[in-house]
Amino acid sequence: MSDLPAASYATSLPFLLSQVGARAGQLFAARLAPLGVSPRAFGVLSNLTGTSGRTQQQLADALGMHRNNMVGLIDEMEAAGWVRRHRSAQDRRAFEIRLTPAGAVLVDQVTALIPPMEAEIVGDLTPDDRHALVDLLVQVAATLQLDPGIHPHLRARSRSACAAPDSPASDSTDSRN
Amino acid sequence: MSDLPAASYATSLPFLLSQVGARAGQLFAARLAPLGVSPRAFGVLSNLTGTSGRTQQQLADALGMHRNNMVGLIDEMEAAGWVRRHRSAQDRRAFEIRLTPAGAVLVDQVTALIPPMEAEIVGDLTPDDRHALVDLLVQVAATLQLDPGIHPHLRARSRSACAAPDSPASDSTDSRN
DNA sequence: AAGTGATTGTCACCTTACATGACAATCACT
DNA sequence: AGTGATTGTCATGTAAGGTGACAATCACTT
Repeated sequence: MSDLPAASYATSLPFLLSQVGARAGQLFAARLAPLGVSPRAFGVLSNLTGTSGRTQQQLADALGMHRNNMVGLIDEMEAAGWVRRHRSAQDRRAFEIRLTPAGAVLVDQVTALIPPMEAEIVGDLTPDDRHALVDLLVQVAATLQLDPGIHPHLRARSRSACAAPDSPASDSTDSRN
Repeated sequence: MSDLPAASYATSLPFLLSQVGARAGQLFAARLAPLGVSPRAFGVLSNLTGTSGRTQQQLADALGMHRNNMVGLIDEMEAAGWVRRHRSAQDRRAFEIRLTPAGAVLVDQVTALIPPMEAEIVGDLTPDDRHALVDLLVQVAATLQLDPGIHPHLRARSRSACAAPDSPASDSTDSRN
């Protein structure tokens, strides 16, 4: 211990962002856990507020996840009483997922948890610094072609998440993750 | 589509950091993949440069991961020819993990990949903005009590990663996740 | 020197989560 | 009516991480 002068990667943006982001994600999940909500469930619920009655397929498309994985997620949320499945009148194959009052309350509860989480992350940063950080992150998010509010982990976990710019066809993927 | 004005969480620091960080992690892994290295393997290799001859337990402690998971990781890296196990003279239970020349070359290769990755993330940001972002992230990392160069995902995945500040004893964890 | 507990590396088992492919029901279109 | 596509669902396989136990070795005591 007390050995190397922190390798160069440790202060690089790719690692730093991944490191801090992973922690922020853990924090996010940990703060939501007492309410019994997973981050991805909250994503669905949040996407449901205001425009209730979207089908599972529409939700899956909006969040960038596969419809198969949406089934179990809706199951849990319906069991928790946050949403309900209603047969669509236009398309009797589809279910309209409607937010229940309890679900709306939950979204409000989670939303109320965000400011304290911000405080935990911001620490001693000045309001100006905080705003600058958010602004810079939004720019980086745009550079990385991220859709606002859509978390990359909802998509395929590690499957061709980022196409290499120079490598021709990196479909080998025999490597780990 | 073209529906809600991006929910408030989407521009919050917890989500934004997690979102951008997840993408950065995917990018990091994707760029390392052509070399056949996983991010965690690189973490071990990087920790080995300069102070070669650390035992698996020391490496596990340094990176915050469990020694059981280190076994397979060292297996892969030894099979790849990046490291070799040597019986420790002081402690014949332990293996000294020594970096091979090929392993040192690999670390250099990965290090050379970082600047292009930075460019992908930085985008059109000015050098001043980039430096400001790194500086702010370092401060946030310190606030979150992150050790430089140690990625949270090497530790327990989502198990009590962040102790709640207000909740007394959240070991219930009967909730999904 | 022998004994006791702790430590190191290893292995086997279990659980979880994700991806894949197939299926019945329904739609859109001919 | 018929054909292909779509929606939700389910069953399967696969990969990764966590847990507990084990032989070998160490550190310490008596």
